[in-house]
Amino acid sequence: MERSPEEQVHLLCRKTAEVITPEELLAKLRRAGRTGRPLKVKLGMDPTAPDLHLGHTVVLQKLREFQAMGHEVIFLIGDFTGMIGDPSGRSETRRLLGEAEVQRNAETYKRQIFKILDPARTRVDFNSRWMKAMSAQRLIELAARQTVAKMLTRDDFAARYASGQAIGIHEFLYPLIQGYDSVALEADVELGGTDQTFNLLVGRDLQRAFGQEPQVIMTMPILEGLDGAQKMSKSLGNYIGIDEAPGEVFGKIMSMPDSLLLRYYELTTPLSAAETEEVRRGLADGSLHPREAKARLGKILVGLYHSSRKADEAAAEFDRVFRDKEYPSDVPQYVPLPELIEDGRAGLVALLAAAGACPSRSEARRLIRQGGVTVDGVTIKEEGYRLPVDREHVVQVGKRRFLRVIPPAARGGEKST
RNA sequence: GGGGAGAUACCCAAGCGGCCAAAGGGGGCAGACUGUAAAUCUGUUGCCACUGUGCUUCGGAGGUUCGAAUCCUCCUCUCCCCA
Repeated sequence: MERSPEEQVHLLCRKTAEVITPEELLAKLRRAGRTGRPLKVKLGMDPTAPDLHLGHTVVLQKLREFQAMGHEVIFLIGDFTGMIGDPSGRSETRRLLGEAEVQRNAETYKRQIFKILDPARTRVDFNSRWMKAMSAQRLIELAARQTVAKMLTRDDFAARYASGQAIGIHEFLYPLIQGYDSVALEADVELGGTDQTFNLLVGRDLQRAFGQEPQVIMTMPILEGLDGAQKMSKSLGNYIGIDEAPGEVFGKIMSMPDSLLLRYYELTTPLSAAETEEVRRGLADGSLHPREAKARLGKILVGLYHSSRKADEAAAEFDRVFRDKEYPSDVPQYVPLPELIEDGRAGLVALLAAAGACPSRSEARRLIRQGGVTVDGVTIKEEGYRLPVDREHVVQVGKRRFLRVIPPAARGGEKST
C-alpha cells in the first residue's frame, strides 16, 4: 500500500492487453488510498476443467500484483454457470456437474491457485450463492438488458453464427450471469483474458444499470499453446499444467517450437522487461542457443511451481535421457503376467500392450516395424520377436517410454507401468 | 408451420452401390537429422488369432440388394430460407 496510486497504475498496466480504463483505475486506487478500503478484484473461472495451466497463470500473476499492493482478490468459481454447461462446448452431451464434483474441483483450484496467490488475501466465492436464489422473473429482467444484436457482436458468437454453427439460448445468458456476478460482488476490477472482453464489458453495463460504479476491466494476452497456433487449453492438448510433474513441465518446454520462446518468457515468467529483452537479443545474435533458452525457461517454471531443486533435477534428467541417450533414472518395472510367457519367452507385441506401453497390439506392431522399439539398446525389427524373461531387460518404446521387464520368479518386485 | 441443406475416423473434410478400413489437410506417433521432445524431411495413424474369403467403424433403428458410408423408411440432432 505504500506505492502511490500513480505507481500502482503504472505497474498494474504492464503486460496487459487492454485496460478499460486506466483513468478509472487511477481514480479507484486513489479512493482506496484515501479511505484505506482496498479494491475488490474479481477473477471468475468455471469449475469444469480444474487443471490450471500456464495460460491461466498470466492472469493469476496479475492478481498477485494486486494482492501485493494490498488489494482484495476474489476468486469466483462459476459453479452455477458450470452446472448449466459450458458454452464453448459444442453439441457434445452436456454433462451436469454435481455439487460434490464442483466442491472437489473447487478444492483442486484452491490447491493450484495458491501456488501463485496469497491464501490470506484471497476470497474464494461461488456464484451459485446468489444465482441459485434468482427467480425466473429476475433472470428475464436481466436478459432484457441486452439485445441479440449486441450479443452477436461478440467475436465467437458472430463467427459461429456466420458459419452456421449452433448457438444455444443459454449461451447468451452466460455473459449476463457473469456480468451479474460483478454486481453481486460489487467488484471494482475484473480480470480476464482478451477473449473475455465482451463478458467483462457486460459486467460494466449491468453494474451501471444496478446503480453501481462500473468495474475497471483488465484483459491479459492469451497465451498460445505448445502448437504455437491456438490458445493454450487442456482440451486441445497443447498445454502445460502447473500441477504437472517437474519432468513433464521441463520436457514440454524443451519440445515447444523455438518461435514461441520469447512469448513464454514474457507472459509466464516474472522476469522484468529488461531481462526478457536480454533473452531476445541473445537469441537474435546467436549468443544464446534456443536449447539453452528453453532449458532456462524450463527451470524457471519448474522452480516456480515446484522448487529449484526439482528444476535442476528435471534438467539433469532431460540431458541424461535425450542428450546422452541414457536410460532415465527411474524406469518403471514390469513383471509379465504368466500367461504371456511360453518357454521362458514373452511375445514383445503382447508384452508392450499388456504393460500399457502401447495402446493396442496393432500399435505395438507398427512401432516395431518403424524401428521404434529397442531391447537393451538393440533395435528390434521383427514383429514376432519373443523376449527372454531370464533376467531383467530394458525395453524402450519411442523416445520417452521405458520399461524394465523383470522375470516373474525374481523377487516379487511391485508391478508398475 | 412450410421449404431446403447436412450428420463420415482425434479434428476439419472428400466419397454417393462393389476397386472403401474409407482421398486430402490438421493433429498424434515413429524414423532420419539435431547441442532440443525445435525446424525440416520420410513413414505411419480402427482392432485382432496380423502376410487374412477375419472383426468392428461412416448420427440411430429397420429395410432393399449377391453386395451399402453410398439406395429406401422411420427416428434423433444441427444449419439456412420463408411464415
